[in-house]
Amino acid sequence: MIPARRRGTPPPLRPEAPMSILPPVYARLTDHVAAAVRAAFPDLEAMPDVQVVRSKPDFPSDYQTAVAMQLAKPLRRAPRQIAEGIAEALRARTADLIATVDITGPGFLALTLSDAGLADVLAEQVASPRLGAPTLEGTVVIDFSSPNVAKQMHVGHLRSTIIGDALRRIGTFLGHTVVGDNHIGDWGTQFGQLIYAWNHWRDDDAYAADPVAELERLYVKFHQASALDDALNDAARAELAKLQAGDPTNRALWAKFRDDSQHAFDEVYDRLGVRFDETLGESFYHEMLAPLVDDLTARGLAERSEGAMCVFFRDENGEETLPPFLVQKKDGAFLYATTDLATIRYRKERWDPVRVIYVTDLRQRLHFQQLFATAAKMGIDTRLDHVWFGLMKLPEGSFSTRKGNVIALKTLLDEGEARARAVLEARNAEQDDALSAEEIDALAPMIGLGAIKYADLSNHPQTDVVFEFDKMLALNGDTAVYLQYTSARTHAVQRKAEAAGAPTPDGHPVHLEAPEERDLLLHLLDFGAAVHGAWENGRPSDVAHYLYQLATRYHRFYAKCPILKAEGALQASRLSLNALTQRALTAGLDLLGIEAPMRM
RNA sequence: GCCCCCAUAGCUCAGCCGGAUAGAGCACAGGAUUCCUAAUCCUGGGGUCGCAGGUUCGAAUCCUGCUGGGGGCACCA
Repeated sequence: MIPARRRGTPPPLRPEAPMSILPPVYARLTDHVAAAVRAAFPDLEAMPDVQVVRSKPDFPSDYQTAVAMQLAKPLRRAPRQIAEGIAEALRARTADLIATVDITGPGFLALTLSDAGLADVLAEQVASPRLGAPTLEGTVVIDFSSPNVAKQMHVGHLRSTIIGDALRRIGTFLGHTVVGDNHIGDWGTQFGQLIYAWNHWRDDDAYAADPVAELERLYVKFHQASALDDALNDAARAELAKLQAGDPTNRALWAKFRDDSQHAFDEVYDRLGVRFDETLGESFYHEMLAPLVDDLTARGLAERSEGAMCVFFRDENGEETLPPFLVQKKDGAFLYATTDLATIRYRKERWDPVRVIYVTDLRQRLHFQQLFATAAKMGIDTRLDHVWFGLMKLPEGSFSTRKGNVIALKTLLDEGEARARAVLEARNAEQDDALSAEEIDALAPMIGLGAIKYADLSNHPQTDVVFEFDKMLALNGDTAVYLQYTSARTHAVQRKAEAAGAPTPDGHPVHLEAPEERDLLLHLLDFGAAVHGAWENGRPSDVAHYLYQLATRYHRFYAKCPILKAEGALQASRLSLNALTQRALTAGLDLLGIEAPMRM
């Protein structure tokens, strides 16, 4: 039985996470609380959804749960009285992990970990290769970036590329086999136009100098010319038909345009550190389209309407739940929808993925609702998620080729690096322990690209972004540089500690004196939850926020707690915190595709 | 016309499958370095969480309506 869903509501992106993949501390605490609830109220019919969360900074406890309030109604008793019962049972069975259980406010159970318990969970964290994140299995396909052949990559491509790459890294980190697939636009109408334009107006020298720029010029020129003379459109269609029929000349041109464009894409990807496992463009699927439509028709999933082949979505009353999805035009040509359906089917057959994630802008939301609904009709039960993000705009309005205000991705990256270099050089001039020229060469792209990526990734993806160089490349505040600086600090501490002969920290013992230390440690334990949440929600910004919080806590700890001047157990404990912070920062930044320098 | 998304501090945003006193950054005002990198830290002012109802022990968070902004809706991708 499929649960009723409101008209037009997309499928939920966050299914319930099974208990078993909670990070260690939370798994233990929830287990304890649940067991205490059972012990205190054996007659309880239904177990409530027990959630243990970190207490807010100003509250004295480490963790808290509102379970007593949730039980007030079924038990028909006062929350505080229920909390008493649970607290009693908790105290009786968890002295090793929980030091104190208090009842606060309307009936919250406030839990504070014992020193032994903290030492225990810390040791687990240190021993965990994934820093407490769960292990996930199966193959996941991520479809991202997807630029069009013959067009320059501009800042509008940045978000899909950066978010998709971060998701690819996060999924891989969590244990999935991830297939990053660049579904480039290398087929369709524009090729007939390009071939026509190439044959009539090409400038061979310009092409030799910058193929993509020349193709873009031809593309624009064709559109200007065809607006005045409709015969050009027929001519372009004829070239397209020849191409699709396998005409060797047009086929060779098409391959040339595609390959030369790919080189330009690769330059940008290399600079960004973005990798794909596959680049199966639309052309790869074109021979699968006719059989697909035949199949849809044969199975009664598609029907002819106003000359076109459509998939309709109707509920049991015959009401349309979504607008129709066109899979074939009346002239017989196939559409974006057709290719995407063929792609889903191909991916299912080749990889049998547990999940497929599409990263595109919000304008495609309806398309993906229709696509996923059709896939379901076809019997494809893979989890399909559309991770969508807001549009990139200029303060004065949207980007547009016609307005000539499109900013090439390359230009943005150059600008980022140049600004980072300028800051580095200015700082270096007034620093005692100066960086070498080689170090600056290495740091400028790390910092410049980090700033650009972080500006994008730290925003909730589903909001529009107003593109401003100054904001995007700001080098203070909640930015990548702040995180990178934190990383450099942990390395500096480590270097000096090693030079002074301090033993390598192993998370043993834990010796917490200042509240800043406890706060940092508890936050470190949340790494796995943050990464897993980011993955489930399709939202790398969760990792970015976690890291920012981590860096802030580390700096407070650093300002308050001397490390190298501390002695014995206290120093060992602080060095462990330092080391674990470094691991979490390095791993977390890597998940965002940002490098963590050892010195800056 | 129908559908979807958004509205939180002067600005940019976080928090949103309900949980205590709504948090950051920027900007503004002030302070901290005999001590591990001051790209840091601390303090301060700043809020009818768009408006009005509703559900609930509890609403920025869920529901309904309204206002304003953005996006989409048959042969583009």
